[in-house]
Amino acid sequence: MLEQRGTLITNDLATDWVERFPGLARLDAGTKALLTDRSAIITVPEMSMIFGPGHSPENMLFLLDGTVRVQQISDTGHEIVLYRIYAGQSCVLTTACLLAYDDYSAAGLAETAVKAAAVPRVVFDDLVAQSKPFRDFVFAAFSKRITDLFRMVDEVAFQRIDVRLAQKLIDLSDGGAAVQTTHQKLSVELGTAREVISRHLQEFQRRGWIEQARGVVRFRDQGALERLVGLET
Amino acid sequence: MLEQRGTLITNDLATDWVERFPGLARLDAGTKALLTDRSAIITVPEMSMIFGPGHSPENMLFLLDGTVRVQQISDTGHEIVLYRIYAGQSCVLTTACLLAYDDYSAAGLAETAVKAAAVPRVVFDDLVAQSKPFRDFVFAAFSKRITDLFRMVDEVAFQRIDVRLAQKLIDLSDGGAAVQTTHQKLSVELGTAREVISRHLQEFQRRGWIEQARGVVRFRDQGALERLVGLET
DNA sequence: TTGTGCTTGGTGACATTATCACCAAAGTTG
DNA sequence: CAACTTTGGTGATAATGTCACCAAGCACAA
Repeated sequence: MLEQRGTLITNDLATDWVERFPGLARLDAGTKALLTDRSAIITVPEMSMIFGPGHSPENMLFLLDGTVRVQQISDTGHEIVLYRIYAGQSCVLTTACLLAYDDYSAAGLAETAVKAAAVPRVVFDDLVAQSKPFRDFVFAAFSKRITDLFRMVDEVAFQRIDVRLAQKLIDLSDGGAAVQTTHQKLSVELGTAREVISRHLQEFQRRGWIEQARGVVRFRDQGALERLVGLET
Repeated sequence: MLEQRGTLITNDLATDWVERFPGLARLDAGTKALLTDRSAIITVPEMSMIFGPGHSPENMLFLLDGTVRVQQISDTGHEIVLYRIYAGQSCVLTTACLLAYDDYSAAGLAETAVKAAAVPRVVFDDLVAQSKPFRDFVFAAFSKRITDLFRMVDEVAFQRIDVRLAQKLIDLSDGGAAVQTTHQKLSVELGTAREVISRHLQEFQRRGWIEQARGVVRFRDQGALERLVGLET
């Protein structure tokens, strides 16, 4: 599936991509060889759907570059971002999950152009059987995902929207002083309504914490946002 | 940890418990022997904490009898039930997760008296390496848990409380005509406030769908509750 | 028995968030 | 330029959460 939409690359990346994964560095040489020999480097264009309803992937992906946004579209039309997968992480679990219960309506979207190593499921299974470090990598990924989802349930259920919004702005800024996004996109991030985002951003602006322009939120007092988040955690 | 609080049992259960797990029936004889030889049957009294903050378990549990409620206590004092583990399922993932990130505040509570097979982590790792059916069992458990958590995020974020309440009442009734619980407990199930539960149950009662007594909700028109749930899904 | 304290549930006032129905300004495309 | 889309603003109302407090039912000890 994916391969048909991606483009095959044949450079040295094909042999050394394993080294880029902190979690895979401890693999023994044979296992690394198996991974590199039996995987293909693919690229996926920005905005395309990597997995989703009616679109089960054949391979487990290890992200080399770019980010994948995993998000849910409920039957009522509501959307919410569940999490992101960054370079150095793998889609394995999401892939596996949606494969097992494919009536399900979460989707993985390439948020940027994505470069990834595609590992067939059979190879994945062999690796889990053979290599303890690989097992550790996989279980650590599962564990982190599940605890993160626990946290997410808690936040959605109990955290105030203004706190979650401030947190999200800080996260999305990635250390920078501005976030390029729309109110609509922010509402999907938090699973709320655009109007709610607009009103809270207005309040942040009124307090001098941010500045707004069309499609941009610029920090003017990041400390204040951090304090708002900090107070509640 | 657990062993000290549980009581060791030495009957035939120790040799044949694996057969009770639909997911484990396909294991080959050797693997089954490894499981039964290296595990101990334990019992845990009702209401006790099986795992939780400051209480990492040493073993992976396979539930033979009873149910475990996994629930979260947020720092603001809010509580929400994440899921339950029933006989025939394992705590493996939750155990593994909270082991990896043990600063975390979810807890597993024995909702009834619990009988379980305790499998040491080393044995668990061996089994994953050796047996493909065992791997399938573990990954299927992870997958189901993650897709369930996806669903839970969606429901908490977007579903109306009355629908979720009706659904929860039906779930908890387990086919019966009544649910023995308090408004307070129902509010923890859904992660909302007791007052909200009280008001919605009053409305259900006013419509003749249920009857209330102290600590009991009795169905008078289960079909109506099911229709309420059905309309939104 | 009574008194005391705890659990369970009820209620009103108010705050927060969601929903709906619009509108207006800024960009985009023909 | 005109038509259209995207982005954001606003008011009214509904749903849910929070807080403060009360009352009835129950447990249990003096």
